[in-house]
Amino acid sequence: MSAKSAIEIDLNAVIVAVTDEEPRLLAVHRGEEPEVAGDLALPSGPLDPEKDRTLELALSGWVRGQTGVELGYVEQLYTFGNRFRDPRERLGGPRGISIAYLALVREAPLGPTAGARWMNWYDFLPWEDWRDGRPWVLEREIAPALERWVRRGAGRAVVAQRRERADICFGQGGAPWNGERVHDRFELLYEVGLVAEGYRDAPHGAGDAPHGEGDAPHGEGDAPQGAGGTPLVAAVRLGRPMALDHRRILASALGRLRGKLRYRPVIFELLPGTFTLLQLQRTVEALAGVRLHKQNFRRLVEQGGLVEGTGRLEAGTGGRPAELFRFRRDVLRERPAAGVGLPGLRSGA
Amino acid sequence: MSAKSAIEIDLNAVIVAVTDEEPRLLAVHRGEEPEVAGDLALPSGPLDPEKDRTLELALSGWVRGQTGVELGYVEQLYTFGNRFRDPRERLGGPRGISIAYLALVREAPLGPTAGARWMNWYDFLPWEDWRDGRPWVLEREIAPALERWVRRGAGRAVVAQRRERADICFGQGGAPWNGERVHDRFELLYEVGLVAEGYRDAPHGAGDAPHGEGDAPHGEGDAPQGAGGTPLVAAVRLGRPMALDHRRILASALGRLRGKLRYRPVIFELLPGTFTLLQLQRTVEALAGVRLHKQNFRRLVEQGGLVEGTGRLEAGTGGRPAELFRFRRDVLRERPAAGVGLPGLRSGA
DNA sequence: GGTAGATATTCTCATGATGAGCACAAGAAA
DNA sequence: TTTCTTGTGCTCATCATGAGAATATCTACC
Repeated sequence: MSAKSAIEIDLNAVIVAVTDEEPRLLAVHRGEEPEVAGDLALPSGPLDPEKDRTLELALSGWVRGQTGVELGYVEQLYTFGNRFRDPRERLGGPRGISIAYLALVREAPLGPTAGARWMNWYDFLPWEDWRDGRPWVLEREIAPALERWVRRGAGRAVVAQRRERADICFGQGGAPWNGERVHDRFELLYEVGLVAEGYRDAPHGAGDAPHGEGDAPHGEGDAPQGAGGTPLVAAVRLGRPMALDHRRILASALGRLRGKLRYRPVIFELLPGTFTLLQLQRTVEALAGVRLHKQNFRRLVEQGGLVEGTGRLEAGTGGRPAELFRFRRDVLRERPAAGVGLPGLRSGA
Repeated sequence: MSAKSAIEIDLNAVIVAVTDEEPRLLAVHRGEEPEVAGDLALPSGPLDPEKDRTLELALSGWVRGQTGVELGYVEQLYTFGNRFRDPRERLGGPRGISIAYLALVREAPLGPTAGARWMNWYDFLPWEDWRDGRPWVLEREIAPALERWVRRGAGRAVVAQRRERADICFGQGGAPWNGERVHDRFELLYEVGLVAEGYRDAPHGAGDAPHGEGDAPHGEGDAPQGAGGTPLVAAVRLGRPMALDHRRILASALGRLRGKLRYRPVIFELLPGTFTLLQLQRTVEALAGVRLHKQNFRRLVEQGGLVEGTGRLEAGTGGRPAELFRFRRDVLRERPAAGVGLPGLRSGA
């Protein structure tokens, strides 16, 4: 009988940068994982309870070792601890508790560290990118599959419940699209069997899905309502899978980040010291997944006191040169909640 | 040499209710704690890695056992894991990781469970209640003590930094008061030595304060800037202390809750099925710690579609009877971010 | 019965934030 | 010089918000 203390704390980091107007994620390779499981993982490692002074120091150490990247802005996301989150628990492994962090950096060329790669965020969550309009994968794959799932519900009440949930998550049936509901969407796709992870985890015990989310509306916890016994069969495997529940963590991170953009000037963690307003806008758009009105965006960040001009110009943009701006740190003092305004918080519908 | 797995996961719950227009906290007695440390604690208990299926189930179990209260809405707050968070670690105890949760309930009379008590939230954080104007403790105790601390800074730069921080936290010197910055304020008071916990923890190693916060602006982590070697001496011990870092957790919870009120209809978790608009308003005010304009509040929740009238009236309010309202669940579908509007998110200053 | 006091409810009004778009400026390319 | 591209300044309608006047409907008391 193993001791009571068979616990392992795993620290993982969702490390985000924006380059060339694309949100990028730092991923590492895990050769040992079976193909279906997804061989990509978040940088991570266990806490050494004897040595590591703080959780964030431990995390930074693992990231440095695995990727060579030095973390600056770090924020705790969520702690995942459902049993059998890590399938190795079934084989006698320790209870794995995973503490996930969000880190924002400026993308730097990676050293010769084998296995670390910058990847496009939307390779993993392709339905989240609305910058070129409603993503085709939503129309072509997700909507019909969800409709089938809705209809498969047992009884009128379950069908209504499922439709409600699908509509709210994906902005169908009159409900507006909500860019921050990233985790809810992933969770739904997982339950319905539209992502490889749901399929992968199913044989061992469907319905015991890894759970999560910090900002969920009503503490939805784990047990997915109405999913009892739903056969996880669907012909689609959307987006690139990751190891364990790492893609779920990614979804949490994107949702949190999108929300935070609204009321905290975190975006500047991703930008160089000076930048044009269009660069700033494109960076926000990359994360938010939507296009913004240029003039209004400018008005917002300038009048909001978020940036100040440097007087210098940047040439070579193909048109009139743009002024270079810098972040105004004073804004933290003046405005309690200063963010780059994203649309969608208004009355809606 | 102890095994690598000497880790204990502690689950604690900040359980909130609002009764008689006061925010209430469910606390338990811990007789063993020394007097100075505060003998009140949050309901909590360790995770059993072999048995507990999910973290939330484990938490609910401990709460049920210690207080008899059944949890409904539960939301994860933050995971605290700095070394020596729990002083028993220094005596060979396991590394204690604490996962904190926020739970909202309707206050029910407690069973004969010894040791559990509903207490007023603001007994612990008296500077957070602005409903009757700027709290006297701010003027009389905090402001002067902070001013002394600012001036004590070594050098002009440190003084400026400290003043900036104090002003932002407590809304002085032109900066607006921000109701959500609860944790920042507690952290500052802790470092300055204005709360008993800072004093208590200091002898064992000042500067290694338990850290925390999920929504901190810039991942301020643990090492408090400019606090190196600051003597933790001050004549005041503000608010009622709690065991370990439980009051810090409480501060995190209040900040999170205040923020959430804005954009999620969580307030209804604390109210009965039907209520008058004034009851609703008083409940919000109790948590937000500020008074709201009655007519505008009504307009907001009604036009926002948050509530619907039932047609029934409540008598006995001393004046004209008020209509009873109920929460409109449909709002979750229609409006992605529906909250009771609190002031202060506008441009400010 | 009538009046004062208390609370509920409806409206108005000024101001500021937001969404949308026109018009012009200042460079590069043809 | 023309055309194209991007940057920048400005206007306008609409909606949200803060503040408060005015009215409605009850209880308590004379």
